[in-house]
Amino acid sequence: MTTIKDIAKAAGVSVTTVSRALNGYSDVSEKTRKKIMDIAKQLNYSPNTLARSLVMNKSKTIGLLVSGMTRSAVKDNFTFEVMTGVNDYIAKTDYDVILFNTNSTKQREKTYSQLCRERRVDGVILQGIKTDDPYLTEVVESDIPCVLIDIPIQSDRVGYVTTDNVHGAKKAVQHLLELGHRHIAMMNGHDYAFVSKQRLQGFYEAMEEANVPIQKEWIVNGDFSEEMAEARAYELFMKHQHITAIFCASDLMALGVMKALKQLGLRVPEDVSVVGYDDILLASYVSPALTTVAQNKFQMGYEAASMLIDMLEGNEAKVVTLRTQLVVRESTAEVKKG
Amino acid sequence: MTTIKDIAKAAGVSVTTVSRALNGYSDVSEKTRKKIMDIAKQLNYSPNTLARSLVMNKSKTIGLLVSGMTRSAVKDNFTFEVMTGVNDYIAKTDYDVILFNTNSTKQREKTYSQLCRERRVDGVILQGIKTDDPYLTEVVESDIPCVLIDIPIQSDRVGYVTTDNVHGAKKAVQHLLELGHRHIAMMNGHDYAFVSKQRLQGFYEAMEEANVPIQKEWIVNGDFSEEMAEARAYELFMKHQHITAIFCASDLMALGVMKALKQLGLRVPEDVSVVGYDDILLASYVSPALTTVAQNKFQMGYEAASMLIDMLEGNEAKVVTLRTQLVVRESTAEVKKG
DNA sequence: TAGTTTTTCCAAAACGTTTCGGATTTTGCG
DNA sequence: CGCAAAATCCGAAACGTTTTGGAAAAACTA
Repeated sequence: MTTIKDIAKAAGVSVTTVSRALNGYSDVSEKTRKKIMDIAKQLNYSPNTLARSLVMNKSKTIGLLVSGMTRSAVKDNFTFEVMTGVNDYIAKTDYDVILFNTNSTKQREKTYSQLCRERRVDGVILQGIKTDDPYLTEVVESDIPCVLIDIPIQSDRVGYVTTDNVHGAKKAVQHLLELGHRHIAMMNGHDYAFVSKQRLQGFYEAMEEANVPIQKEWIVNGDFSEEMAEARAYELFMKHQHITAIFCASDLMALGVMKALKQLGLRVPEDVSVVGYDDILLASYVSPALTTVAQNKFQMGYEAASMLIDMLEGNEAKVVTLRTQLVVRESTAEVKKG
Repeated sequence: MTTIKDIAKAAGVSVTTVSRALNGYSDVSEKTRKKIMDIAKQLNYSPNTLARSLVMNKSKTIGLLVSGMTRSAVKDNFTFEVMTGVNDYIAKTDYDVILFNTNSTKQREKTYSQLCRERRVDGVILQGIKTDDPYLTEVVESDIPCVLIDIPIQSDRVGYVTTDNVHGAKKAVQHLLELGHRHIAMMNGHDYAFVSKQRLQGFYEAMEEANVPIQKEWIVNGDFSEEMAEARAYELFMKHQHITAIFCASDLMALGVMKALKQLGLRVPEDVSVVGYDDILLASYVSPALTTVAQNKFQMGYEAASMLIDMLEGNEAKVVTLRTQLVVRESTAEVKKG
């Protein structure tokens, strides 16, 4: 592999000059620059980023730390779309992204900052991490620039991008209320997700503003899992036959809920209205098509990457909140009379 | 950031000894090893992989070069599942994966080997690349270990993993033949994909073995795109009303075909049987559910990663061919009598 | 005890870059 | 022409590791 030294020798100049020529410094004459460039091309030279990173103390690499890359999470395009957004922005810069994964054995062995420091990443994007994850406290303490997705933590080194979860959930529930529903349940995620808390708040706000009493036992956790949601929904609708509508904190759970309803012989939307959250790919393909709160996952990734690069260039950490949109499809209908 | 030198100073030994202690060499006494380990932990040391990679001439990094990370390709879980498989295997090793993307502006600027050499990746996995991609010739010429997905090129430095495309396609067509279909069309991908050629061959073999004449004008290319397939199918079924079944080289195209059929007032499977290829997530969710040839995309990625790491450890490049499986759902039925 | 082996340690070179400080050459100007 | 200024170049140090080839110390052996 040809190095800067080879070029220097071939061109009869010093390595300093080669380096400065290649990097476009002004203190090298056009003639020698041309010669160096030619030789570099001819020798098929490519710079060694390792060496460069070592001396410059920046790797031009960002870490992408996601949790949703498991075999079982394939139904959930969320992670992939976010990744695509990140990748899309990064592709336009001179950074590369290196993929870390939580929930691997590696995580147990290495701490967050170890991971990052070993690879000398310049910054990190974190997605899908739970609020009780040991990594999270490290993020705040660490001095590595970082942007979080859907986790509202901020400092001068960490920013985040999220969506207006409270408002999104509120719109969903208001939609059900407008359809005449008064017996509304909620399938939430789990206690270790900020979005769960926020969506629950949206649920409360909508109900309270409409003066509809809230039944606490109608609010259950499905752990953001299709299977868990199905089981919980089965119990729920078995016990409480008054419920005419349910708001789910994720589309995946909504699918589980619909399965449970089918098993119980309840029709969607005739007997029970279902609304989801996320607008995953499947939402528009299942039957009946799922009414849901759409969030632009691609853009979340894109904005996160954009913010991180901004931060690496000296700007300060920000907060970006994207709008959600209620997409009404076929899984919600007016409440039955009587 | 604490370095090996800091530890050496604190422990009153040389950097050599620290290095050898940390890396488990035998020529350092247990007493000093213990002392060094303690100090390392206390100083919160993590090794600088950049420096290590530089001197060891290996980065413990593999490149993952995929093409399907675009905003529009989100429907196609193929890429994501392959990536998940790769990630899953790599997570068990001490390698990390760095994400490159083709079809970016970067590709036009940098050649394949430039990309790889700059980041000094130890090996590469390539997915979704066309046969006329300039990168491909480079792969063969380059001396970087590499495993290709669905591209049958092999040398001592490059292996590949694929599925039995000929046989898979054959099974799909035989399924149609067994249902009594004789007027069978095919929606192929494009001429720059090996799988297209192989699936076409499977189509031919099945038809010829059954002594069913092949209508060349019933074989069209949909470019692996839903929209393109829809347009082509519209023309096709408009012109040739004899066709009772169509085999599609991808599920995404099958979706497009089904849209076209709907537009034309043709029912699936009553009027026309449709079979796809891939078994993407949507296949089982669309209505009617798609009969298709399933390939284990996760495993493809997993095997690819496994082979690459094997190669990096001195073993030679291999060829892995995974089995496919015909999944009969609702989009195929017996041909209408009369 | 003296010699030999084994154990434990270390100095220095190397990896491929960037950059600091200064040296050399060329140019401009009166 | 002579001198100052500008343009062009370079040596050497630095980044944080690993590794080579021995040296020093400790342990064993006869």
